[in-house]
Amino acid sequence: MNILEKITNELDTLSKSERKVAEVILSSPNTVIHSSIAALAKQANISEPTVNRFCRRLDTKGYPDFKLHLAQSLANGTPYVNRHVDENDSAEEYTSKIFESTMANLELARKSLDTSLINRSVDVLTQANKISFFGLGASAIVAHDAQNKFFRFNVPVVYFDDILMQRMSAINSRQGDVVIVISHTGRTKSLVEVASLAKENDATVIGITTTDTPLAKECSIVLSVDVSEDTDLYMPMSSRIAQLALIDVLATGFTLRRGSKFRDNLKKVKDSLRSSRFDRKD
Amino acid sequence: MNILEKITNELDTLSKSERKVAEVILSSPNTVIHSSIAALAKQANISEPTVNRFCRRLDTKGYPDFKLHLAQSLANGTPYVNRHVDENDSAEEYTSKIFESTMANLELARKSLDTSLINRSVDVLTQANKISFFGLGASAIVAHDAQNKFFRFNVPVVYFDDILMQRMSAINSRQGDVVIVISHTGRTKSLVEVASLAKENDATVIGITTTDTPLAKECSIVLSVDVSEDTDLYMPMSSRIAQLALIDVLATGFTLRRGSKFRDNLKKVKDSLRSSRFDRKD
DNA sequence: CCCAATTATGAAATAAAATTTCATTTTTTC
DNA sequence: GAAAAAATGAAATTTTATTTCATAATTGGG
Repeated sequence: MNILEKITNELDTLSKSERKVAEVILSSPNTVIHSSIAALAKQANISEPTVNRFCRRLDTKGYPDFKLHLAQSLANGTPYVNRHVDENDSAEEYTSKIFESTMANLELARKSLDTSLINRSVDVLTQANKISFFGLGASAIVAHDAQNKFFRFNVPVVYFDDILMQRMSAINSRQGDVVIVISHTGRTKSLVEVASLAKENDATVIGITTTDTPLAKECSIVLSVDVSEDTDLYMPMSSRIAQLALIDVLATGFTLRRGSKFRDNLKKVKDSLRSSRFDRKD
Repeated sequence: MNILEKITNELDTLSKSERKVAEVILSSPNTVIHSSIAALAKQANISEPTVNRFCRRLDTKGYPDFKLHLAQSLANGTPYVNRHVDENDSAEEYTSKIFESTMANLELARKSLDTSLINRSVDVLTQANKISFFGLGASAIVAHDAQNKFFRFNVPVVYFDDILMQRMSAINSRQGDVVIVISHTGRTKSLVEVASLAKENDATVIGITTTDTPLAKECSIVLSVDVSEDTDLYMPMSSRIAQLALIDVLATGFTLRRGSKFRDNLKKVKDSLRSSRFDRKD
């Protein structure tokens, strides 16, 4: 997709002159999108037809079309490479990489979401007698965050990051209760069991997990958050951020559904925090 | 910045014919980036010079330059509008808006970060005898997450989301200890006090907060995460996500600094979780 | 409501940019 | 080391964009 990566990949299938073009482009892509084919040819010390052939080799229709692709690749904040953190990266480099891959994964996650299921989930949540959030490990944070958000809505909401409490809570659930189970892998045994228990007790079980996992099978509604988690460093990163964004979406849907009177209540909760803060001078 | 928004904004400063051009572009921007000026003129039933004048009115150099801007605006997944969630938004709409503004804020946050301070923070963290993470409310989640991450590194790490425990822990800190205090507003009284206490006891205090806040003043190192939080709905959203990304950055810096032997240890922690999971079939 | 003055618009001419053609050079292969 | 294949660029051609300028539409003052 990204044309700069593509250039990098195909660098060795290019001829000598074409490689010169590639190098000029890679070294200052931002200049190139404002150059004519003649200017670029001159910069690379080759002829205009060579630039044209170069563009076609990259599956674009010609030079103007190539510039369009290049412009799009550059549009996403910083451009190319990205990918994985490398052993020798500077602070600057790994910071950029982490932020960029997080953003890319949010984009991916958004695409994988089914908004009609979000709608149904919001339906179910607004009708709920009680809402429970369960997660373990990194997903515990997401459950914790969800509790913080939904707590403000003045609905009965609980959160557990402890297997036993989750189990007990699931066993005590009943019709009208909503249980949200969060797990990136969807394979954590105890969570799958908890989901299954809650379902047996007629609670509506919403899973925030990856498609086609054991957990997904136990859920009434599956909100699938597919991200390409970089597990090289053995820590879940992007997945929990995508999950948090999804919690934001559910919470937002919830407030919108409840209408404007309800939102006044949120303001009250917020105002009640004021006295614990230092005033702003501005 | 986004040219589609700009067109929408300037719609009423345009002449009748120019507005026709605008409408064609807004209705199918993806077609336009592959059209010549002649094709677009025909589509809008106006002449080529009008298209050209339209482009210039939008502060572009001409039609090709306009197409470049348009292509860039379209590159970011979905195009235009964005901004704030509206009362009448569909699930589709508010989902997109939340994800988009989260991504935009990550971008903002990355720009506001000072990587040399990240470097210094990583220095300090790798040398630490003990690391403590303190946060309240939404930031408690971030502290919680940080503990999860740093716990794997086999360093003494604690996390408290309780004012009293934070206080006690701060009082008991000493030289060589690192205290990370997380607060988006930087104005939560008790956290500012905790930071101050920790500093008095010779701990290194790293603040993850907004620039120029009472909390920032008490810290040895301030990692400022500036996001334009939409507080309309009275819930912190993007700020905590930017903070989490920053935690990822610190954790990554930490593992990189500790070298490859150290990373084997991470793998062990990860493997130890395996038996609690269902196997993947693939 | 009509007549300048202003502004908007498009036809045609011009200019700029990109592409094609084709002859020449370079590289490869046997 | 010569023939074939591939790469390259000069020049011609084509496509695309821009400018110029004459005409048409619109506006505001009387």
